[in-house]
Amino acid sequence: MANKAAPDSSRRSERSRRAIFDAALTLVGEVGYDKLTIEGIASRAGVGKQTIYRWWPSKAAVLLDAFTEGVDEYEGLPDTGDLAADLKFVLRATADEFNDPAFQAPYRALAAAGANDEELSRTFLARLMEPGTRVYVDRLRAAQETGEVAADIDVRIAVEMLLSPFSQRWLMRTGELTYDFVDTLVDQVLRGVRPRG
Amino acid sequence: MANKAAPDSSRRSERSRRAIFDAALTLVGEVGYDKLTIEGIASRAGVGKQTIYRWWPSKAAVLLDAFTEGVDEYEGLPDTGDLAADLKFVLRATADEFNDPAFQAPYRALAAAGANDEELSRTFLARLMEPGTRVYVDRLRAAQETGEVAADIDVRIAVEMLLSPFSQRWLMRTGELTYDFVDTLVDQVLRGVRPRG
Amino acid sequence: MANKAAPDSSRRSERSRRAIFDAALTLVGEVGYDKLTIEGIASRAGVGKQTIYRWWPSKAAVLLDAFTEGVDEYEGLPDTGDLAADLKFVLRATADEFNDPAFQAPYRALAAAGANDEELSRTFLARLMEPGTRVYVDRLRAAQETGEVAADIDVRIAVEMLLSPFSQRWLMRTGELTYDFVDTLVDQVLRGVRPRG
Amino acid sequence: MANKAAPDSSRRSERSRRAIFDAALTLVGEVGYDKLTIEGIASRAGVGKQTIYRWWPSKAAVLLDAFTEGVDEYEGLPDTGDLAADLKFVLRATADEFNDPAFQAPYRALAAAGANDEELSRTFLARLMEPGTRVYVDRLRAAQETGEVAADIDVRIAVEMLLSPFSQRWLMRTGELTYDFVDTLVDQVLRGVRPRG
DNA sequence: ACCTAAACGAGACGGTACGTCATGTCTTTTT
DNA sequence: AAAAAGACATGACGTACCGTCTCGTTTAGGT
Repeated sequence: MANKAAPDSSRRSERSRRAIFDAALTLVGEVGYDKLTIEGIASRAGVGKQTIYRWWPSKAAVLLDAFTEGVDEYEGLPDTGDLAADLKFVLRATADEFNDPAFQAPYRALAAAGANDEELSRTFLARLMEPGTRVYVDRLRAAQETGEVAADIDVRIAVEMLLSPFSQRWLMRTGELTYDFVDTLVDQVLRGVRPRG
Repeated sequence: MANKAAPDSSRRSERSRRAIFDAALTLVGEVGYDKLTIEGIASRAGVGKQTIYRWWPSKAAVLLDAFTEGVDEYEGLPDTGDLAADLKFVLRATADEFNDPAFQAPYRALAAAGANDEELSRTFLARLMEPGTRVYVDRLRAAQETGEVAADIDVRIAVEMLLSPFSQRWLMRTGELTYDFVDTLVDQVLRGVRPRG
Repeated sequence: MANKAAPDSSRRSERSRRAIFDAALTLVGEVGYDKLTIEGIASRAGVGKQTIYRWWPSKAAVLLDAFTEGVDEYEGLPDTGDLAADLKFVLRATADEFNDPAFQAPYRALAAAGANDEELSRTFLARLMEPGTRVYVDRLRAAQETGEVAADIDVRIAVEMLLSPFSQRWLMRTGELTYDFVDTLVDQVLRGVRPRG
Repeated sequence: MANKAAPDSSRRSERSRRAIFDAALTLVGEVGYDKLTIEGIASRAGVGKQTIYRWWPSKAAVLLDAFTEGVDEYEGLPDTGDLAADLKFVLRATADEFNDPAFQAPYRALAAAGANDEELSRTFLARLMEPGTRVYVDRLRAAQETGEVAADIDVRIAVEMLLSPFSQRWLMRTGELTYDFVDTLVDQVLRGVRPRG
């Protein structure tokens, strides 16, 4: 993703843009989302407030862009032929990522802000969640064709059964994201998804 | 729940307490959580600001109490012997509830506030989510004893496979909460949970 | 004048009011009227901006009150029987006052602000200029009765002939306010005002 | 005056210069001096801000030039032999001019700005006030030679006795500039200035 | 007729101050 | 003693201008 997010104007200062992103991400980690202020970002970035207001409508939008900037293109899931192993491998890696404190503050803040702001939510989903989800859908559909997954399964919902418990635990702090949890989750989901017989 | 939230002090004005709850719930619907203010609540309720600060530490706490006040005791799930039917029945009812606009604003606001505030999150979970979750866990455990559910299933995770996709869709607006969705979800979860044979 | 300017409200903080006046007068001397800011006054006075905005509509109004607070009741002119001597005595004293740097900044600022703000101008005139003018008018009228001043003289205009050149020199910096100037001015005005014959 | 204010550079755009003057004079009438902004002038004139900053140091300077541009060369006072008549004639004309609304806003603004800005004040006096004053001084001196005015009169101060009450009334709004006022003023000043007999 | 350097329009930039709003604390008066 | 009312110091909001600084684009002269 990112790095093609060309400035909206040829006049725009790339230097300021970067400084704002850095400041926003640093500050959200230091003081939390609620105490993150546009003034704080501006002053930390050595930038006039207007420069932020000129290009973003809200602190959430700044944070979203800042966060997006740092996220790499999503690659497809591995396909070793062993569906369970593939899913466990990727979900374990994702668990590691979500357990990284530097990642938590901005992502959690954005998810929460999205709950109250439908517009922001749409962008958040389209830019961060949807691409992440699609690779799972694709992998399961592939598995459906090889017969690893039953034909009458609703793949989208199967993916939700896999990813939502994961996201929910993390977002609402209802549980730890351990490898054990991930493995059991994958196993129980696949159990319901495999062809019977 | 509710109705045991006795005044903390005999001196406390019940009338003010109700007025504050009413104002908070009305306002969160009207202006949204971010623009909900203590001053606004106080003035709408015809109450001094101090009366709010005296009894609650934050607007989130007010809202949580206000919301809790209106929620009824959770009853156990029905047990007709048909697990799928029981789950679909209750989840459909819950979908109706979550689709009610009056319910959405405060609940969504609390869920989001919880994401950024660990302390609030704990209360939110303990007061609203945990009781709701437990009845499912209980019902599945009962089913495990009758053999409807395999013995080696992690019931807690099974419940998450059922409820998280539901919550997630609603909270993040990733999809509609239709009866179709609920039914398919229940079916696919149970498929993975039933004893093999 | 002043010292009866009771707080507009029993709740009002006298301490803040004084601090604001002190800060305003000090600052207008230090940085000049144009660079005098509400924010600067508030911060120097150790007071919230709102406390200023609550009680005054503009920095000019603050300054006017601050200045007024320090000005004493105007007393009548002396009447030694020698009109010229009396006028010279008082005008010389006034010249000294107007040559005092601490007095200049706020007074000049107010006079200038009044030129562009009709509302402010009215208060400025009523509170500061009119009382100062009246004592001259009274003295001349008294002189008219003793026959020192001709009966057909327009006393108001005579006073303007005396005071306006004085004010104008000072305000527009068109000349110095020396004792010589004052004496000559009094002499030439009285020459035109005395009964002929 | 005017029409010799040649462009400082041959490259300079006459068109922009005029547009800036027009905009400045129009705007000062519309919004007043305090709310007159460089940005506003530039945008109204269809000109870049830099074009203003390139040629003038402040909005006061722009306004002063704009105003000066429209003022004609001062001519000497008429000398019909009747000093009182000559003075009344010219002062009445000046009263008409000062009562013209289009004239008031910029002139008042400049006078006020001059009170707080010594540098500006000097230019304002030299360009607008001094030439206006000199013609009166000249006329009175001529009268002194013909014996219409006593030899021991300080002519400069006599002129101030004539013009300052006039300016002061207008600038501070302490009175109307009527023909009656002008006539009485001239009469009372001349009374004090004529040789005694 | 071309070339070049200035002046130009546009407008982004780092700042300062604006006037408003809400915070959480406090004091005064009423119930 | 709790409550309504509301002043207070604090601090962020989002806006308006400041004066400086590039950007292309006219537009005069000088060649």
